[in-house]
Amino acid sequence: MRPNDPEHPDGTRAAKRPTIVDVARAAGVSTAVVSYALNGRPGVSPATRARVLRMADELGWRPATAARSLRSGPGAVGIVIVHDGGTGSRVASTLDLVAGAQEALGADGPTLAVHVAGSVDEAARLMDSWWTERRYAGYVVPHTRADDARLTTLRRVPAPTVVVGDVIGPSPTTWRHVVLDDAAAFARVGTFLADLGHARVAMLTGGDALLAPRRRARALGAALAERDVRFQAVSGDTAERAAAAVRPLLVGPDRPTAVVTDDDVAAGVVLDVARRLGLAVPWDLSVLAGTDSAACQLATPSLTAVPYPVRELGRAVGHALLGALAGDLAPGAVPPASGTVSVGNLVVRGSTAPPSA
Amino acid sequence: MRPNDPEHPDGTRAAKRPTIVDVARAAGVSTAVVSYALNGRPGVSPATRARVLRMADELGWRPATAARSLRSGPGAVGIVIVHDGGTGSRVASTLDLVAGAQEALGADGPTLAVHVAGSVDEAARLMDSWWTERRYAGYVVPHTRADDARLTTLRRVPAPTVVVGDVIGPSPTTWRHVVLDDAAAFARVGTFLADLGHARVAMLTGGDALLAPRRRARALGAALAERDVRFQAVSGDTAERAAAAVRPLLVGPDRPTAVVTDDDVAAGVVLDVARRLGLAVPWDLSVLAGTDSAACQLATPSLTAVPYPVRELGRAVGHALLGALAGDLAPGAVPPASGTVSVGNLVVRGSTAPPSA
DNA sequence: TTGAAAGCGTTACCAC
DNA sequence: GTGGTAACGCTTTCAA
Repeated sequence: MRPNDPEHPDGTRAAKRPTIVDVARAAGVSTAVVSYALNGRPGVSPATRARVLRMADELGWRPATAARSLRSGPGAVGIVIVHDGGTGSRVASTLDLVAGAQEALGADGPTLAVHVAGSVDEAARLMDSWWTERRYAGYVVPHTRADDARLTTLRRVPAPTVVVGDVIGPSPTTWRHVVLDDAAAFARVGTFLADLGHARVAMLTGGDALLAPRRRARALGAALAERDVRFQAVSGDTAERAAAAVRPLLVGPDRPTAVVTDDDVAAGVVLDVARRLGLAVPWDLSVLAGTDSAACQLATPSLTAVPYPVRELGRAVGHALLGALAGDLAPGAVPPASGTVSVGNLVVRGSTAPPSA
Repeated sequence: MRPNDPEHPDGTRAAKRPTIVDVARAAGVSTAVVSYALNGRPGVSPATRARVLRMADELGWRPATAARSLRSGPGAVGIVIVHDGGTGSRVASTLDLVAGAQEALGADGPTLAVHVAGSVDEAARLMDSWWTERRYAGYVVPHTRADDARLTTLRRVPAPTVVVGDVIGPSPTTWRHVVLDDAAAFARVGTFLADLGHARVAMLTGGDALLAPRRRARALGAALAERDVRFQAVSGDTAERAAAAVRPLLVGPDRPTAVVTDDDVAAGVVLDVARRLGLAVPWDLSVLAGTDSAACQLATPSLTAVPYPVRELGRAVGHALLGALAGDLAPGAVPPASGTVSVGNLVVRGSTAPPSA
């Protein structure tokens, strides 16, 4: 169908959408004046401005995205979610992140468009194409990984970017960073478990690629080491593999008395494995979820968890995005400032207790 | 930043992106020939076509979305997710739907852009604006509701649309429909529970607005009525309200011996309420989730559930979308054909059993 | 088979 | 303050 095809599919005539030319004619001025008036730029008399705005409104004029993009560059920002069937509510939480970012961006800020890719590489490829096609003004990259193809691409193309999470390697000045300060929170988890009297603690993470779980494990391990608590980390990127990784740990006399997981689904897996092994949570085994969610409240027993302020994280992303798009950094200046979102205190529920003697 | 600003933010010079003019010059032909060659249109000699393609590739040319949209209309399709904090993994599953649709659309089909809105009304407003702004070539509308503002909007603007779920009222010929045939599956749930010997069954749905749960409840109720099983439906759109709705049902001697829910989170709520009331699942109470998910497998006990083929649903959406965009319906022809995705057999797990005598 | 040129809707520069 | 007009990159019609 042609862009302005007045031929409505069912044969009726759809009104041709008005352009600034129509508005200009209606207001009896030139298109330049209309453009200035509509964009709130100075150089138009108040009376003319009012008349133009009224006519535009009356005619139902809205700017054509394509035409505006052609002149001024794209207004939307892209975010490509990697949907590779990993464990956890990572994918779902990304939408909360987007909601938060959109909130910070406001109604007339840029809009965030989410796309779904099957792998990091596909995501990187799409982002590359779309940048070359001038489809998006910038990108948001959530859930960074080790050796992340998306970041490799974004080091090559100068797209304004907000990276959510840790980055290995250099960051171009077009990037802004937002990180969740969960290292502090996970250190507190270590103290919490040590205080309860646990002497052997394990952590289950969802695959080796993601960087956030690594940092969490590091922080937890360090805090536990300080208290002379034995610590080990295992990983499994699907529910099945996570179960297979945890099970061997929990048999034998020297087993950990507490398991910390990266996300809610992994915690569910641990609960399941424990139940099958006849270990009573929390008495025989404490379980702690690294990412709180509704599922954590509903688990049996309900799961002690580290809060996950996605919405706030999203708002921080929105603000960082505004900075990235403005490119408000002097050439050759210091690396982009980082936004840090802090995590609150552990939500203690029924899945943690002192180890049984 | 201007669209083709050669000034890279860090001061280096970014290569100006090539246009068809550059390709034309490199290949020694006119832009018209380049356009024809690049779009696989007839009227170009094989030799010229090959040369053009090679040059385009060599220069790293990609079509500018905005310029193409300006002439030929937008290529992308929008889908606005309503993220109002309701129960269930509805939001998350929408991304699976999108992944499935994208799969059916193929790599060079239109891409699906997901946006997040806080309410149905906001979604409708956005879709209206974006249609007028020629931002999207069409829309996908998932999770239809009673009195759905999005559909009201789409009856007014002639946007090619794929509606996923039931529709109350007339459908313009620009619409295509995809429905999940879960009525049949829920009828089978009724038979299943009746066969187990349940005489009183309840269903918990997540709020009254969504149409899918209504149809499910209707199908379940009808199947149970045939077997003289008493049936009642209650609803609650958040975890708290769902719990408040279910609790009163489960006290008293005449309580249902089985509860069917619309989604996994609601089923978790029922498990939780049952536990607090000292009802042992499945012996004192059977619980059945209407939408299967990883959470259903991990619940304690694991939840018997109705499969949810969201990926296939997505593929059907993709195909329907192609039809909608092509507008392949004769003017004034029969209403758009519906695509139906059928649901497999109940996955029986540990949360259902015959009622205790 | 190819080339020239007219749009598409908006913005921004330069005159007046 | 305001009006003309040249871009922006691509598609498509019309001639050659």
